[in-house]
Formats: sequence, C-alpha cells, structure tokens
Amino acid sequence: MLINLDFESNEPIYQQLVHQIIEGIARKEIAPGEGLPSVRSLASDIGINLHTVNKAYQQLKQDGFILIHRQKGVVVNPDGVPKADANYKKQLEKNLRPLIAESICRDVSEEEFLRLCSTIFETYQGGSA
Amino acid sequence: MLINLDFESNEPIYQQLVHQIIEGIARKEIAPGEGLPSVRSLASDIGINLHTVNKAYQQLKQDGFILIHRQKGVVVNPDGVPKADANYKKQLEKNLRPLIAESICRDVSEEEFLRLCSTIFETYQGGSA
Amino acid sequence: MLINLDFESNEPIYQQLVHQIIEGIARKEIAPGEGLPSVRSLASDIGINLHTVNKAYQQLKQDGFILIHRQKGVVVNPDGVPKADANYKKQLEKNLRPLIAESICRDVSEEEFLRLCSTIFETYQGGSA
Amino acid sequence: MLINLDFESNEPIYQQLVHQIIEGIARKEIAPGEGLPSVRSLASDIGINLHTVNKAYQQLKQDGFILIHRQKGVVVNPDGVPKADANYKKQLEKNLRPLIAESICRDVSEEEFLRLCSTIFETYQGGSA
DNA sequence: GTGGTCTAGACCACG
DNA sequence: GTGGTCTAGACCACA
Repeated sequence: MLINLDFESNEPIYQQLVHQIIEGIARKEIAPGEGLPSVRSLASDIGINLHTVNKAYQQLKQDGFILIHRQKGVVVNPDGVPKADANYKKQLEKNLRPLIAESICRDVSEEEFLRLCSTIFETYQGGSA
Repeated sequence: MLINLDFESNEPIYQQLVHQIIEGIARKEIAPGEGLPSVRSLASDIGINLHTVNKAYQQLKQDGFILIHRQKGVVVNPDGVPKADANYKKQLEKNLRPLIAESICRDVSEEEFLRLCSTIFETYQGGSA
Repeated sequence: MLINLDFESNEPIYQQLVHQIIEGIARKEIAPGEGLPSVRSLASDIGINLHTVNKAYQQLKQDGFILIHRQKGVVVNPDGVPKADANYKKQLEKNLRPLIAESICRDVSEEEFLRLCSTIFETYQGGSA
Repeated sequence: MLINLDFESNEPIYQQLVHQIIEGIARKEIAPGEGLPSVRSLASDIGINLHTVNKAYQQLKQDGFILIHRQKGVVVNPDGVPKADANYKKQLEKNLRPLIAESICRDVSEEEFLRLCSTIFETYQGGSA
C-alpha cells in the first residue's frame, strides 16, 4: 500500500496518515487481521518522525480501526471497524454541512454533488468487486 | 442571522465563523449586496476579539464571498460567489474522500450516504423554495 | 472628463481621484489654466464626501498640479506642472522597483515590460497628436 | 540577504517586507527551494513583531512565492513563482498607469522613462549574468 | 465610525 | 523548536 503525504498541506501529517490508512482499509488493500508495519519501520520508510506515526496509530486504535499488540505488532481490527453509530453520523453531517453550503453558493447542483460522491464511492467499491 | 460558535471545538473560531456565514448565504438569509455587521460590532456581539472576526472576513473576501466597500462597509458579493472551478472541485473531492472512506469502513451504504447529503441540501434549498 | 472610481479598491478614493485628474491632464483633456469643478459640485457629481474631494485637491495643489484661488476657483497650473527633479525620479524608481522585481519573478521579459510601458505612453500621447 | 525597512514610510512594514523578499528572489539571492528564516527569528532580527513578519509570509504564500513546508519550514517555491497571467498584467498596467501619467505631466520623455526601467532591470539581471 | 496596521504576550498542535 | 490561533489594546487613515 502506498502512502502519499503532502508536507505542504495544512492537514497535519499524522492526520494524512490516518486518512491514507483508512482509505487503504476501505479499498480492501489491507484486510481485517492483517498486519501493519511497525511504528519504527513505517516512520523510516516515509521519512517522518516516530512520534508522528505513533500519533496516527494511536488515533486509529482509538477509533477501533486497528489493534496494537505488544507482541503481534499492529493489526487491522479482525472484528472489522465499529459500525456507524448516531454519534458518528452526527459528526459526519457536521463535516458535510460546510462542504455542501459552499457548493450551493458556488452553483454546484445537488445532482452534481451526489454524482461526485458516487464517483468517489466507486473508487473504493471497484476494489471489492 | 444567528451565529453559533463552539469554543470547545478544535475548529478555529474564525473558521467556524467563515462556515456559518457561508451557510447563511447558502440559506439565503443574507442576500447578495446586503451588508454584514462591522468587524467591531460583530466581535462584541459574539464576544470574541475583533481580530478573529477580521480574519474570518479577510478569508471570505479572499474567496470572493464578500467585498469590503469603502462606503457601504462589508457586503455580500453582489455578483454572487465565483462559480465552482476545476480547482474547487478537486479540493471538494479531496475533502469528501476521507469522509467517504471512513463511512465505507463503518458500513454506511452509498445510498444512506447520498440520502444524508440530500437531507442536508434540503436544509438550504428549502429556504429558497 | 470622466471620473471612474472603484469603491472596492484598496486604493483610497482621494488617491484615485488624484490619479484620475493627473491622467486627465496628461491626456490633455484639461489644459493648463483651465478650471476644475468646485469641491462641492465635484463631490455631489461623484456622490462622495466633500472632505474626500478636498483632500485630493489639496494634494494636487501640494504637488503643483493645480492652483486654488479663493475667487477664480480651482484651475490647472497655467505654468505647467513642475518638471521632474532628482527627488521625483528617486521616488519614481522606488515605485517602479517592486513592480519590476515581481515581473522578473513572474517571467515577464524586459522587452515585454518596456512594450507595456510604451503602450501606456501611447494612450496619453495619442491625445496630443 | 539584507532587509532594509523604512519605519517612517507610509508603506506598511509587512508590505515592505514582501517587496524586499520578492526583490531578493528576483536578484537570485534566495534560490527556489531555499529556506527563509523562521517568523520568530526574522522578527527578532529586524526588531519587529512576529505577527508582522507572519502577515508578510502569508501574503507571499498566497501569491505563490513561498511554501510553508511542515518539515523544512518556510521555503521559496521550488517550482518557481506562477507565471504572469492576464490578471497580473492587468494589475501591472493599473499600477504603471498613474506613474506614467505623472511622468508625462512632469515632462519625462518616454525614452527617459524606459531607460530608467532598463536600469532597474539591470540591477536584477546583473545578478544572474 | 470604519477597516488597516502594529505591538505584546499567551497557549496549543505539530514534528 | 516551528507555525497557528486568540486576546488585548493602541494608533492611524479614510470617509
């Protein structure tokens, strides 16, 4: 799995890492139960600080995406990721809302917006087909 | 128009302000050409520093949402906001992608996701109907 | 002579006025000795504040472009504008320098820059031919 | 690279800073990809507030002159500055026009004006020759 | 009264 | 250590 970081982005590196790993899971490039590189090796592979990788892993663990075993190392949660709960959906709406508001102001139609979402969905589901 | 800030959020206050004003424009609560409160009055209304309001206004100006008119003060761009260009859509996709990836991991179906988007769209377009 | 102000510009209105009048003189639309509208009438014509017009006139007087007679009103300096002195040229260079520096950074060649200047010169000298 | 500010000038300090840095880039004293001092160190070197430096940096970033790299700090845009587009040229003409108009009024000939521009150009291109 | 600029000092997230 | 954010208070130019 390829990690692609933008060091000039406003998005913190550890956040980009989190997103990239989640995308890898969504794209089924990394299956539940499968192992991830150790903090140390991943950090040196990408050329970033240990702390940064660690922070990403901690957040992924926090959100139930991965488990961190002292011995087995880092693995994708074999039970799968916790399903979306009300809380998650509330958060999702909160994130979506400003994107949609600005899109409306910029004359992006609802159809076009939904079409864009579908296109992105395909990017991931194509991998599972 | 009501401004509702969350001082506990990680999202910077000025960003929240930007979003809220954009939402106000999307909801057509503030019409093009209409005036916005002065930096000082808005700041004291919300109970934040005028520099924070100013930063929000500067960003909105930068993005073409508002103009700073020497006589009328701060006004919503009467020509409307610049339409979505390729750049904006690229940015939009970049913002949408991690939300969709995580939703997939959490077993949110595409239909459900699109339905949520539609619901949010209605929040705004209901105002114009 | 037409005055064309941009109320959304960063350039103060009185400065814009000063520039427009100087351009009028350069374009020979207003000849030396000729009269300019009174502060009051110009202000109401353009729809701006008296003080603003006054400030512009004061600066033009200061720079030797116009004379303000108590009775004859405002007239373009019949002796012509003071020639460029060393001081003016120093100032001119100081204003030109950042424009040229940025142009170089943006890959505007010297020829292109000079050509642009010539084109602008023609705008004025065409009027005298 | 030397920074030379005039605290008596009407030109805001942060603007002067922006210009000086652009001149430094034009003079090739700072090469693309090369680092600039941190906000704090530059501020204390010059003896101004760090916010003032920051404002200058933000504007340079906005205009594509510099990047804020999460690891390398502030660097001159390695891809070079965006070329002059129609918009920039329009702006340039708008800035040049009043300078030329006043020069005409003050009897500066076109040749002399162009010669001055050339002289300034040499100031920068001499560095690359 | 407005926005624009500058200063000063503080806290935080990031790497 | 960095930049990002927020506050507070000041002065000035503009209209």
